[in-house]
Amino acid sequence: MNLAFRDSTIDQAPKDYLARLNREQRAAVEHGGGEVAAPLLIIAGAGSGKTNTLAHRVAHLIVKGADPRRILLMTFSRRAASEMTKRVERIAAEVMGDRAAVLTEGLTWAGTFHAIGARLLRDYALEIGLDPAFTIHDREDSADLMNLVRHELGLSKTESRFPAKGTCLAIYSRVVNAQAELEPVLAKSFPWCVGWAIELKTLFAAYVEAKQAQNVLDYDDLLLWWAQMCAEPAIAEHLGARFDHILVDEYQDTNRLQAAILTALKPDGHGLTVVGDDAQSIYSFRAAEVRNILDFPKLFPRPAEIVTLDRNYRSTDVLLAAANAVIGEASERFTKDLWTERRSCEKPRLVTVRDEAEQANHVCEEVLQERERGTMLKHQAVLFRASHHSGPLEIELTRRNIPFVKFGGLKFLDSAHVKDVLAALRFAENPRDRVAGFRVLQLMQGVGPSAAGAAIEAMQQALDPVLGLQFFKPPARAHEDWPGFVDMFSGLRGKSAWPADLERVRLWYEPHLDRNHEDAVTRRADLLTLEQIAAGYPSRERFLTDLTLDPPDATSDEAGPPHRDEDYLILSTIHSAKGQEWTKVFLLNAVDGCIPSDLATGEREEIEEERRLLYVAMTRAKDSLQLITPQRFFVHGQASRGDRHVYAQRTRFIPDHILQRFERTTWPPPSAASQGRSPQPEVRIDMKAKMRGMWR
DNA sequence: TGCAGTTACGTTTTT
DNA sequence: CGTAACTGCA
Repeated sequence: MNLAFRDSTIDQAPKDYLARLNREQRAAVEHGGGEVAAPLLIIAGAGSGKTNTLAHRVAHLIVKGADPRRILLMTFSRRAASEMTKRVERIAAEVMGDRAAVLTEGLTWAGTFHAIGARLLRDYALEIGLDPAFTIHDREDSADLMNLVRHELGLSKTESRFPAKGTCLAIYSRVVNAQAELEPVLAKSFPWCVGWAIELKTLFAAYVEAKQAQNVLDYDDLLLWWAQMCAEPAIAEHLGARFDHILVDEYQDTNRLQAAILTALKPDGHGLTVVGDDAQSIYSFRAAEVRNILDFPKLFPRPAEIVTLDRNYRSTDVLLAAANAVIGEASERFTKDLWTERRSCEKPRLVTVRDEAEQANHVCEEVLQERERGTMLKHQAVLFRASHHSGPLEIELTRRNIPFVKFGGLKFLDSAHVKDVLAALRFAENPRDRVAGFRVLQLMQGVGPSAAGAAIEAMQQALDPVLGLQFFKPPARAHEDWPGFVDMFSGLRGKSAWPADLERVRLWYEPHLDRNHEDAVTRRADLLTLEQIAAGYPSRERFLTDLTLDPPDATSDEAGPPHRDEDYLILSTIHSAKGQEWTKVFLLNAVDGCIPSDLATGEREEIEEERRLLYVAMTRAKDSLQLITPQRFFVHGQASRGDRHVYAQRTRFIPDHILQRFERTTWPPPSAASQGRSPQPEVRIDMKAKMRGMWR
């Protein structure tokens, strides 16, 4: 929520919902006057009321008579989608009263590109030769299938080590999403794999065949099939005609496939609105294409209209000055500086601490102090470049009993026991899904890869998978567990009862859980949580699809999603912090080697993206910002050289000549630090080189 | 074949 | 440290 919104609602009559917008926001909202109009590009800087503007535009369209069922709203995450629809509902309700509720309920086509793609593909499955019962593989499932294929091709026993499954998948994914050739992708993004081009090609071909044989789609397929489906003019036309208005958020982070889909749906751009900010483009690693947004205006016969929102309602002027200075160092810039009317004299702080442990201590102290001053934990966030950077802090928070929720790390659904249960459901939904089958079958004692493979084979040969399973002769050691599984499976294949199916799986699974895991008790609790989540979905299919595409994206120190009324500190990767804001923000490890990540050193473009990442992090803060620079890092465990310390320097994105935008402090204050501790060594070591050296 | 224990080695960010 | 490949034993 921004200030313009709050300030002006006080005295305005509800009907004046446009009056609380500034001139540019209003122009964006009223573009086309509610009609299907020429394409519109909104360049919306950080904190410029982007979500609010987009929500107003959607509400405005509805108020002016657009059919909400014919509005397609694509956002970057599920969270963004539900936030958006909530706001649309509220705005429409202000204007139209009760009548609005009926209308906004029709706004069902709101979600991520991937989720919308999945729905449309099921709709058109028969036309494009796809079995509508397809299941969707998440990243890990995809990697597992890649691994299976990799073994079958004998690529696991090569003399020098073949790229790991995850790497193979990343390469494949990039080729698909960037719509590029393999060789240049390898050279540019995976230089250590260039020697494997031929093998990778055969691997990918086999991977695609395996997916088709098993009736599964991976994330990339949802876009790829959608785009391919649109290449057929008849379908593209039919599909495009389903929607009068298409609005896309975070357009700077879309890739070439997504752009191709949009132009196929709306070749002349009419009814199309895209919103984004090239200064916040941070997803090129997954083939996002800044050019999408830069080239958008001239994409259509009638060029898009451009509206720029550069007034920031979020941050104070001093914070913005620092952020502008950081992005001002960029070698290429397209957007103007942001401006604000919020005055403050609290500059962002650059805090030097001794090491990561002190960093964790410092953050805890500051967070608690801020809490005393009345800022809830929820309104404070700790951001970091890589998920593992928050490790020491998480330990310290736990030790001090400070509740927190982490975004962007390991997810609830990634835990083995949850995946086991989901695999059972998926296997029932789609018995051709080998990854799911492999996983479930091997949970039983005495069933390993070969028995699991044979069972799946038997199920496929039979007329009905259940029959195949019943007649399959399991290995002797599995005799005890087998009947229970057959029973459960055939139950699931019968008439699906939701969410009773999940309970059935859990009851079957619990003995295996107890046998395989020490901490079965806490894991059982997770499964009950899962059952509660499941109750919110209308069917097994929707549950599986939605959960795979929009997983609940937070983990906390306690199992399961936290209760809404609790107060907790936010921990988040910078990537996952996109679009969010907090009163006070801390950034961990503002040092070279972390930002920029020493892995992103090579290309200039990569460095530029890291700079934008710092910019995104800084512009999340409303009132107060601290960038923390530990001087010393503990590098553990590399067998070659053992544990040792490595010294770090302030991030290169804050060079000396913009230092005056920051206030520099050390913690603990020098007086306390000097008692009993030896003075800092004078040496300065190139941490980047050290980190690279770890791998040599 | 399945499983437990051992060794070698490794590229961040996510729909 | 975590994961993947490999060894030796039931």
